[in-house]
Amino acid sequence: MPLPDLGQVADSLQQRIPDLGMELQRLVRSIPPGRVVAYGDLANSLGDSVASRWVATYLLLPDGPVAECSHRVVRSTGELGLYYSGDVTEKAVKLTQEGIMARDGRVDLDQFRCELPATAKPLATLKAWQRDFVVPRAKNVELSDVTTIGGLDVSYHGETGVAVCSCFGADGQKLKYHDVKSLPIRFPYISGYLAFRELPVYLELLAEMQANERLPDVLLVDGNGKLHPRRMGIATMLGALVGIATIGIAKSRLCGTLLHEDLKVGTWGPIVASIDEPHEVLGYALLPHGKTKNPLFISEGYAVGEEAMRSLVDRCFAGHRSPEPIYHADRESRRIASTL
DNA sequence: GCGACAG
DNA sequence: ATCTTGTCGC
Repeated sequence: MPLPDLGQVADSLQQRIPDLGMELQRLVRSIPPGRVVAYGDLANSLGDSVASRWVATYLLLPDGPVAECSHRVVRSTGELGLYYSGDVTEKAVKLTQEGIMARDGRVDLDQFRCELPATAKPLATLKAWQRDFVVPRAKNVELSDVTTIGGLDVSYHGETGVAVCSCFGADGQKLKYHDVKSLPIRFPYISGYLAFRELPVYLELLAEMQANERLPDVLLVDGNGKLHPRRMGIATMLGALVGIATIGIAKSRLCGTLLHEDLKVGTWGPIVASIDEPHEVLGYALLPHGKTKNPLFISEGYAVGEEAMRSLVDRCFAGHRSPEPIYHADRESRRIASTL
């Protein structure tokens, strides 16, 4: 089946990615003097409490865009939390000037908490997109058809993301070529929403590769596939959008439980959604070598079967923790980003 | 206090 | 992911 025009795929995806920073600024500026909200209140207004960590770090930006009112955001316990100036007493003084006294380092949320204005709940919309995403029915890749294995990774320099696709031969050991694409990236990292941060650069990169007939037969993606709270990690979405087989390779655990704690080098240890349902395998933990105690977390992305996934990944190791295509893409993207 | 979440 | 000094090991 022919691939879609990836330039168009990239454009239509970019169209659906909200500007969370602008929305958060609007919310924070709506808090009247003399009132407060919790970090989690803001995250919930954006559509997912998991974003509360990003909310906190955003408000901590030195001389950030909401410096004049970020003192009105405190912890859900009433504790003041941190302040962008680095001096929490400054936060306390500003609140006092507005009539909010902190007792034992806490403000009374029952008394001073205010309602936030309605929003479009952008994160709830993205979550629903993941939940309802229809993965096209496709035939799994045949190992005999695999000539090129690509590895994808992104590095950052400020707001610029540098994506690299490193293409190796079917042996998974010999580099054939690599391609690079840089793009400004505004969507933040929020656990579970990585795809909306990194898909745009990947799609632009793959669009160029498509134009030059340099697309690989399968992609190892730095991140998860099925091993995701909504079974829709970046590897799965990317594969479904471009029509290329993908495998998710993460360096730390996003969700799930290792079925058997004892993990031996080179063996694939099943990861299940919950220990109560040991048959719903979301992915695998794999110790690539004895030098590390941290396994990789590998899961099906798109159009790849269990057997092919194991074969393709296993053949790509060469002494590094990551499979060579990803290791090379990581190293190269980081090198380029550091020169910007 | 516990739990703890890709990049 | 990035910020960062020294340190352990092949």
